[in-house]
Amino acid sequence: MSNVSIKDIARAAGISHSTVSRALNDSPLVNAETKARIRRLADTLGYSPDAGARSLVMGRSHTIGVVVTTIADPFAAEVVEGIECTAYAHGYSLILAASNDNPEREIAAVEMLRSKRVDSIIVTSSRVGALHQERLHITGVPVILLNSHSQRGMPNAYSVRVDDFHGGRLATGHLIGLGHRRIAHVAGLEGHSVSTDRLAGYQHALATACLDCDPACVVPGNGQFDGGRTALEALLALRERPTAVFCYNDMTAIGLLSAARQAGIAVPRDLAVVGFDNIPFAAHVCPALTTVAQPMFDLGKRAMDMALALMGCQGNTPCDVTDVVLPGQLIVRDSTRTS
Amino acid sequence: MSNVSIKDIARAAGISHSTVSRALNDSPLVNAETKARIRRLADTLGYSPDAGARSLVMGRSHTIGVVVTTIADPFAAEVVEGIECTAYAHGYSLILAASNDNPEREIAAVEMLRSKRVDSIIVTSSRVGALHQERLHITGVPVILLNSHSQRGMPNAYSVRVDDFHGGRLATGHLIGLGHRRIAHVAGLEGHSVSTDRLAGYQHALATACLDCDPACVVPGNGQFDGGRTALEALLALRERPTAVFCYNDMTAIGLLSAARQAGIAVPRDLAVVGFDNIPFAAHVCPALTTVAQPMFDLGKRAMDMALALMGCQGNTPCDVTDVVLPGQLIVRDSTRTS
DNA sequence: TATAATCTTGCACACGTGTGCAACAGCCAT
DNA sequence: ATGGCTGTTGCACACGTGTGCAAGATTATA
Repeated sequence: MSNVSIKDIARAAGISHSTVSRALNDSPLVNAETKARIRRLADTLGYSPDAGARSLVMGRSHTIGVVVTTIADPFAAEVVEGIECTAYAHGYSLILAASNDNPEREIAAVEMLRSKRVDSIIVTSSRVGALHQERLHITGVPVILLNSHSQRGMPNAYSVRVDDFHGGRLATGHLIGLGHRRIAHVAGLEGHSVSTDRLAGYQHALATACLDCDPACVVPGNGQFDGGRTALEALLALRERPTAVFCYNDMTAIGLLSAARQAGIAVPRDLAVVGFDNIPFAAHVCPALTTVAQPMFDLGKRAMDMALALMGCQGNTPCDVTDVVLPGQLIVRDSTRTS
Repeated sequence: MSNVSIKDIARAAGISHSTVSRALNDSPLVNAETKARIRRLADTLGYSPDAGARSLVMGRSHTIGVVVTTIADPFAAEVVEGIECTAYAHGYSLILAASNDNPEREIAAVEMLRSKRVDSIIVTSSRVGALHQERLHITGVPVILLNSHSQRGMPNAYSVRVDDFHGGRLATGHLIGLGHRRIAHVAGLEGHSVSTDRLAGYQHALATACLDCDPACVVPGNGQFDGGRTALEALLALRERPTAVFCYNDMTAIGLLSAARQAGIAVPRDLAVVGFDNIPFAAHVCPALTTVAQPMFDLGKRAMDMALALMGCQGNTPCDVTDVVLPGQLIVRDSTRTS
């Protein structure tokens, strides 16, 4: 019924548990044949080492914590896959927590992860990132922010992100290059650096092209389908309609596309649409969505790589690279291409 | 730098660690004021209980393991969200592992979870489910299969799933009702009960309607976009073209839709298409996809509920319900609707 | 042969937490 | 004054694992 421990093995073999422990860890201190004998015994008894006990004495759990707003978001899912993949390759496992963009729950999640003694924490799209880093810095657990940079320059602030400002400029610049002069923006959730940076990139591109930034052209969104849907209504209600729109992300853009089709708005003829993320579905909606691609898998991989580096030299040299910024890439498809 | 333990608190308060332990667990055995004093002290010292140590002595980790083929699949993501949500509500956290549909990795993942002493394991879309249940049954860890039923009737076989056979009949029956007489099927990955059941439902529906099941009309797929894309090519190569196709899942169907658009095939006029799952994107492709909806979130929730029930009465009465089967629901959209 | 070097093993402790049992203080009733 | 009861605390152990140190066994060297 219960689990078999090294003491059980020791009893069965008539030796001390120390020797069993060393044998299973392939220590050179134990005789070759007894080592083989113990291993066979462990195998037949169905022994499984207790990771908790090991973590207790070794001080490392070989586990990292991942906090995500919701896993039911293709972007987050792809990022987590990148994390999981490289974590597995290095013998680490992954404990997942969702915050639902609720700061309170996010803090509870991080506290839970700390209690589980994870060796490192990766937080995606956080609104309270700086707070985590401040609180956890003392315990020695590295916290890596993914796609959210801490406002003030913290001492131990690690982050991996895409250059959202540049991405926003790319998307908007593309529309300007196509001749559009009245370009709208559907914003993301408030309070996230991702949202404000993309918005800033949008505004910067407009200003550079000597186009005025009509505040009415920036309508709120929530990063989901329905946000894009209601955003379209808001845009159609404007007395001077925009001819193009840059959406916070692909989900928003796809929701907006659906609404446009139902409203009889032709894309891209009546309205050109650009998204952000390049989630796998972006290429499969119609018209296929022009977007700024984020290297989602790579983002996760880089974050995990940084975690590994930080755990390797824990406390010693606090890693030479503390802030990885990857570029986004414009991918032009039919939602802006007048064939 | 390091973490503060109850012994540190005890030393600072000048009492024994036992009292601290009891105070923090709100035991009625300790004096009210000392309890308050200790709690304040723990708070200022930034105490965080060691979940591993607690798990060691208590025998429960308040953690459940989730094995998934890949998290970058909208279906799996939605299921995991359902699991996470109800797990969080009951104070459980969730450790995630991906198998990439590799049986070897899946077994390694389950072994890892066992080592982490999770209180229960949920495995989705497994090919080796029965094997897990056999191996883990002895250790007392309940293994719940999600969308894959064990072939032979195991004693402790727990599963939550959608009635795939019925779903396959629903989808195919819908097409038959529309007048189609030559209906193809794009299969899923081999070796999964999900795939074979949906195929069986398809065949049953054809047989019931006295239509012949031409084996050539069943083409292989992989549950991904590219599988649907290549499947369309295979269908177009048939000397007698089908007028409708039932796809293993929505991803396959969406890939097929994209390919059809590029090949100049009009859907649904030239080819009616039905998917399976009703992932959020199914409503946003064009034409909007007719599909058999799975209650993905609820599937995850039910599995977690079952896990909770099994852990509540561990070993005693092995839960009255061991196999939950939910119905799928046909959702008709434009990919089969000749407007 | 005596001594040193090497190989192998066990004892005892540590990690952080929970809990049965005993001990002690304070109080009340007899 | 004695006995019993209640409330509060500490001692000591347990959980499963790893490891420094010492001790024993074996072999090599002088």
